[in-house]
Amino acid sequence: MAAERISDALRQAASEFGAADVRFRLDRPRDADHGDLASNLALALSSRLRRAPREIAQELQARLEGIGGVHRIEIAGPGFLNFFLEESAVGQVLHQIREADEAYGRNSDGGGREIMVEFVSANPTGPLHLGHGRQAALGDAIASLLEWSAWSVHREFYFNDAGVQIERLAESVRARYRQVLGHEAAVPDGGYHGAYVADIARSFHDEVGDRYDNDDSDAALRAMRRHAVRVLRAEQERDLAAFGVRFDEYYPETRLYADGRVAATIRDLDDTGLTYVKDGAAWLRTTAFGDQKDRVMVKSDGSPTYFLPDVAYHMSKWDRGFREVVNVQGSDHHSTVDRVRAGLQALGRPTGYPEYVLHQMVTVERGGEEVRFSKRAGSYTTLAELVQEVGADVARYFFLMRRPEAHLTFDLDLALDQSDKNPVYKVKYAHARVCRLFELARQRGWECPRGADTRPLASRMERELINRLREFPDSLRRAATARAPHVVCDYLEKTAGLVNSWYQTGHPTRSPERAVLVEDEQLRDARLTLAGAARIVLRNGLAVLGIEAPERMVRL
RNA sequence: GUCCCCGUAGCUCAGGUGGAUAGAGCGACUGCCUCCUAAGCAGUAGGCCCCAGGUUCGAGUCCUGGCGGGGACACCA
Repeated sequence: MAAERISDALRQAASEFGAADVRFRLDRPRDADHGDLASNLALALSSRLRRAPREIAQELQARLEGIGGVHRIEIAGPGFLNFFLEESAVGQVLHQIREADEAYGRNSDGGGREIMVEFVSANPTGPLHLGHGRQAALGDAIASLLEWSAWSVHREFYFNDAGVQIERLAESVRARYRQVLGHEAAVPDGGYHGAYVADIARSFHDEVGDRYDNDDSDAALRAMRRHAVRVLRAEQERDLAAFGVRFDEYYPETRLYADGRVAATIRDLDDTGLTYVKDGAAWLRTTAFGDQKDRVMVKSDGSPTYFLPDVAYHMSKWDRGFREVVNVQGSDHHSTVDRVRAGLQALGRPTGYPEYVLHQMVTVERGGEEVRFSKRAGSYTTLAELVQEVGADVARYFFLMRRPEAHLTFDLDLALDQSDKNPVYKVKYAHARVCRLFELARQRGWECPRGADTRPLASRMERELINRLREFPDSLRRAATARAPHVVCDYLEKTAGLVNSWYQTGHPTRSPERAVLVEDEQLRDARLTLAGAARIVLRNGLAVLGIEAPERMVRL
């Protein structure tokens, strides 16, 4: 189609200027007066060739004469080339969209290669909180974007079912269990105080009765630990399922010990000669790989720090064949990035493995006031409570609409609002409206034939909308490459805004001649073709984000 | 003290590899239902893009140094 022909011709011209590798853009200009497509090639060449950009632009313009589908080329501003397409070429993309349908927006960048996205990875020590929610939404959307870019994606959840935190959980459950049995007992310092711990103690009591009354043994504590982890993991999976997030694999930390990976990692690290003993602990010289300080692998009491199984875990990712790994984590983990990579580099893995997406904190506001506490968890708001209150789709969208590295304020009033103030409803509503047009058309016995003549779509707004729909695949590719789902949100909101404007210009009381469902068959078919393409783009965009695109919305 | 992230309209935030006149939503104000769903649309007002240097034909964007906010700097995970 025209855009590709122009792109090829520009590339060809660049190489004739002796700059085949020059980087330039060919995209939809912000202002529709600047044509359907614009390129900065002349500007990009000017610094290379040390010549005035407008002069280069004139030579380019001459060379680009006669490309099929291009009506005219203008030189504008400092030296932009603005391309105005033939009417028929503009609308052609609408037919391509309809043809591709559910596949519109996909690209083949990944070439079927494997990639792992690890996310959530909550400790089984309590219900999922909002940070986990953001991570679940982000990780799932990034995974989905990668799938749309032809990657074969493995979604993984790593859970730390070993270590100090789990012991504290078990001890907290023991204290609550004793209380159930009518004894005096206090949750230990550093223990877990949320109401859920008491729930777990009660369900434990339901299973075992008073079998562990006055029992301080390790066996008793182990039984409580097993029970607590099982219950909490089940709860986390339920919450994630309610949020619409599924994993291909849950990888437990204990497996790393059971299958000898941790021990093997210690041996392998020792073999590198980068380890040493100080103060009775075993250290790794991670500073050799850019870490700020060396790290302890094995504590003086003989137990490994978190660092060691983490290295072992990432070695398992490599050994399972994943050469591309994206870890989605809270930015409070940022200090682990350097040390884990350092450990992996010590073992010969490449620099920058794995890749990290670190997101900032989430806070919740209602009525302009921060909401902090939850009955269930004690000190934080849980994901389940949020999903319960605003629904999975709204929660997902809100988690995704900001860049990961920006702090997120979750405005509950806005999330609960059911009008265009709420971006989720705005996008969904635009989709539902377009669907409604097709429903009404069917009722009147009107079909929209394939390959309808799109030349009647000549208004400025229609052209702008078409060019925006043309951009969708590029927008998804950019989002996938940058691991940035908010790019999709931004795209959808703007597209929905345009769809709504376009729809409204055909308001029956003001300008019925601009409605979609007009008597004139040629006009109607052209407009239905545009509406159909918009429907596909909105639906696919929401699908990437894991959000439903309703065909009708019921007013409340 | 060191490291990471952020600083753009009154508020919440977008701004692709540096490119044309800086963009949305909310809030404020003004219009528009004889209905393809007004859950909407059109319009108006609102900007030293934190500051100071630098690179460049061109900087919100890149570099350096400040200032302000958040986070991380355990033999916790």
